[in-house]
Amino acid sequence: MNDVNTTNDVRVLEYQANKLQELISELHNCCKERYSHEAKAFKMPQAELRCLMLFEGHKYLTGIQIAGLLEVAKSRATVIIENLDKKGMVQRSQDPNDARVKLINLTPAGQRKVREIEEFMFALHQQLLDQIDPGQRTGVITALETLRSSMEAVKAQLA
Amino acid sequence: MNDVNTTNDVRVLEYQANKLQELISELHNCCKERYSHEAKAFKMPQAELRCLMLFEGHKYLTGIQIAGLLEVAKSRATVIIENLDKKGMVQRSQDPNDARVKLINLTPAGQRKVREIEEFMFALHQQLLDQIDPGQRTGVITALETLRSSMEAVKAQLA
DNA sequence: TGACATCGTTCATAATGTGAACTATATTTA
DNA sequence: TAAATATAGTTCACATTATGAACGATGTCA
Repeated sequence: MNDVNTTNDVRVLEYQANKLQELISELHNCCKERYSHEAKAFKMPQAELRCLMLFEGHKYLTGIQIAGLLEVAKSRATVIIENLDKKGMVQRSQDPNDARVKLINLTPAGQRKVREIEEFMFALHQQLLDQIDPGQRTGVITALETLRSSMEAVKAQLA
Repeated sequence: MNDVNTTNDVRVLEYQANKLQELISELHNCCKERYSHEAKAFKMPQAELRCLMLFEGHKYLTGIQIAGLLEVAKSRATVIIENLDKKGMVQRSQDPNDARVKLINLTPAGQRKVREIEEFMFALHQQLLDQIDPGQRTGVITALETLRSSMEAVKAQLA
């Protein structure tokens, strides 16, 4: 009896681990498609869109902050900022307190673009919510929070 | 009273849409990190790993099938297959029934690599499952399935 | 048989990203 | 205070991921 249960438990764990793998992979693919769709809609590279969105709640950011938030090398951040500058979306200026630092901020055109992207993203997620049965919405969000913490715990274990 | 409820409903929807956006974005980042970690662990580009895994359940695949399964252009598939060939992981041969087609299959080295990757991925998802409270596992999987269908429904609407 | 479609390849191009080397500043320490 | 060290940003070489057009070799169908 105990043996049978143990065997069953192992099978359930196996099934659930495989199911998780499959579902997470599919969600990841869906997101990839979504981001590429967004980039086409705004006719801008994904990296530049992500960079613009960092300014929500920040008047100024430095290059190193942007690199940290985007989780890329600072050399990559330099290029992204340069391209946004060329497009007139951001401005660079010297930090009066530290001559090494450049302060980056949105231009009015950049601010408009951020609002457009926000609206686009919000509409998309409203649509997603619409597709979820109202009674299940809280459950889905709670489950995602559980999954997120668990994934971060695994990441911490590996590091 | 009705006005108050309507206003509340809108606020809840707004909150939930934003929460979904945040959670999905975080999960996506977690996955990206995971895939890049995997690629480093196996000292192979992600695209090649993904390609190898397509052979689970297939003895032979054609270039066009691989492009379709990886969701990339066929020119991209050619390059990935070429690199796997150079590494001795796959072989190319002529399809006896159609001279245009090349049949691609795993070499023994490729088969060994696939098993290694499978074990690695399975262990990782077992670890993830370990982090989820046993009572919540079914709920998390069900919620992910709901989310997946909803995301696919939105995608279908957009197309 | 000719028109058209398909499979794989090659090439030009673009986006995303890293790491090392370098310049110009700050900061810390001997 | 002078020297060692650290930090911010830039530049460059390189790798990976990806697309689309053009092309040759074949296959299919009217």
